[in-house]
Amino acid sequence: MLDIRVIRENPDLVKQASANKGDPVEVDAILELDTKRRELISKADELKSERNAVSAEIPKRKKAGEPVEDIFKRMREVGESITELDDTLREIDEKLSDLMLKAPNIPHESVPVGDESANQQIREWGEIAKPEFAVKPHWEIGEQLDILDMAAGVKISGSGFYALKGAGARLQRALISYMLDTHGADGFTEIAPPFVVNSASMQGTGQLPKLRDDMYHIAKDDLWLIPTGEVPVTNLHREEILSAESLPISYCSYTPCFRREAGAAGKDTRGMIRVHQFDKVEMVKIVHPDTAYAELETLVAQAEKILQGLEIPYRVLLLATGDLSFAYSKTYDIELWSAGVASWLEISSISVFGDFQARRMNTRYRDDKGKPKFVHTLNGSGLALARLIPAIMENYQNADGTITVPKVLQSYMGGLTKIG
RNA sequence: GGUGGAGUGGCUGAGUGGUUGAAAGCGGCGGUCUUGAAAACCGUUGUACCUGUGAGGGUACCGUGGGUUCAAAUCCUACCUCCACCGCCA
Repeated sequence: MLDIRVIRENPDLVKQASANKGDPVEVDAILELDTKRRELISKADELKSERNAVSAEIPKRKKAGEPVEDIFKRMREVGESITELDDTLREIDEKLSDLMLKAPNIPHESVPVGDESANQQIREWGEIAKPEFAVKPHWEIGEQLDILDMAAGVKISGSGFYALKGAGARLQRALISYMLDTHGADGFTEIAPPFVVNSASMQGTGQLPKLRDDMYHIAKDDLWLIPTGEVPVTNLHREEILSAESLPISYCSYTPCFRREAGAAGKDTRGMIRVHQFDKVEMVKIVHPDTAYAELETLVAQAEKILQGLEIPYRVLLLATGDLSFAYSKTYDIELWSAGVASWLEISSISVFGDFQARRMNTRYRDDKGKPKFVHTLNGSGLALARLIPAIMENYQNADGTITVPKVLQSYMGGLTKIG
């Protein structure tokens, strides 16, 4: 959520910044409601003040044996006016908070303005191999080796689900362990959170109200399947005031992710690339505002470390304003080369939110004067398994149709060096 | 799922419907004393919003929402959470 004071003081800046994101904030409507709201509060507070003063008089009058009926009559009217004002205020508040919750975060000044084509490549790592043979896409080699079963997913659940089998399933488990161990060694605390969360959590990290249709909802219990580990892990500190010394907090977490991918049918959907359920290791940081943008760089480096360990070439992009998602103020994407589909695939998205999520979650820390201030939050995939496994199947594919197990994973796979 | 009990400030814990933002204790912070520390003593110690350049003034908040009343931490109601016991269960 944006700070309403920023909108009051710099309405044009907010208009421009949100327009750059392609998701304009309704600044004028917000300001109008904000003015109305403050008027109502002032009026209601005045009446409440009067009521409180009179209420203090009543017991004195009673003691003195003076009549109180006339006061009761007047106060009943005052009470009715208060109720009326409060009712109107509640309506205004609801409208205002709806607009505020739907207003996107504004991009950081270092973010290039423009659409996708304005994304900047920051760096590239590793050599893209040029094998002598035709690399099979992961869904082909996976079926051939009987480690990936797309048809099973369709039968059991429907389109957009898959099953890993044998060495494929074990490869995923090895990757999860490898990633969590790497992050853990670098000071990230491992979290095993709930995979089903309430609406307050979804609102806290920014999925609700706007992304309602992208998520699976359990109507009977009003609970949501998490679209990313970011949701439960960041919400660990919802409604909390943290000590300044406890910052930065670094978490890593393995979770499945559930996404309806409404409207995405038919769009580069082959194999595991765009599915309704996939596994991911997520990194979350809760930091002091002063360090947020430096932390973003270290978080990107942490994700890169995984790919470097796996020796898979990648590139890092700085996303332009038009490609930035709702809650982010700055995002780096890490993409790796998929030989099977001959294109770059996003495997990680590392973002800083500023105080956007902290405001929604009411997560604060105490500054050196002891006053509560909003923390800043970040997160990044470290990494998404449903993209990483295909990348391994393709980058580590051999001419004879086998797949070499990356060195760092071999110990996690009981010494297995080759699948097939 | 059933029955019973309970939810008050950082913590423990008082609170007859009317100066109760809320006793007391602990903790925290500041000070006196001390070479230093401890102890003792004194003072101080919530959050958010509205208003004001500021000093300040005002309002709200005792699990959450609704209700009764001139007035609610206190009464009614629904829900949530926790504890105990019973049932079920990986």
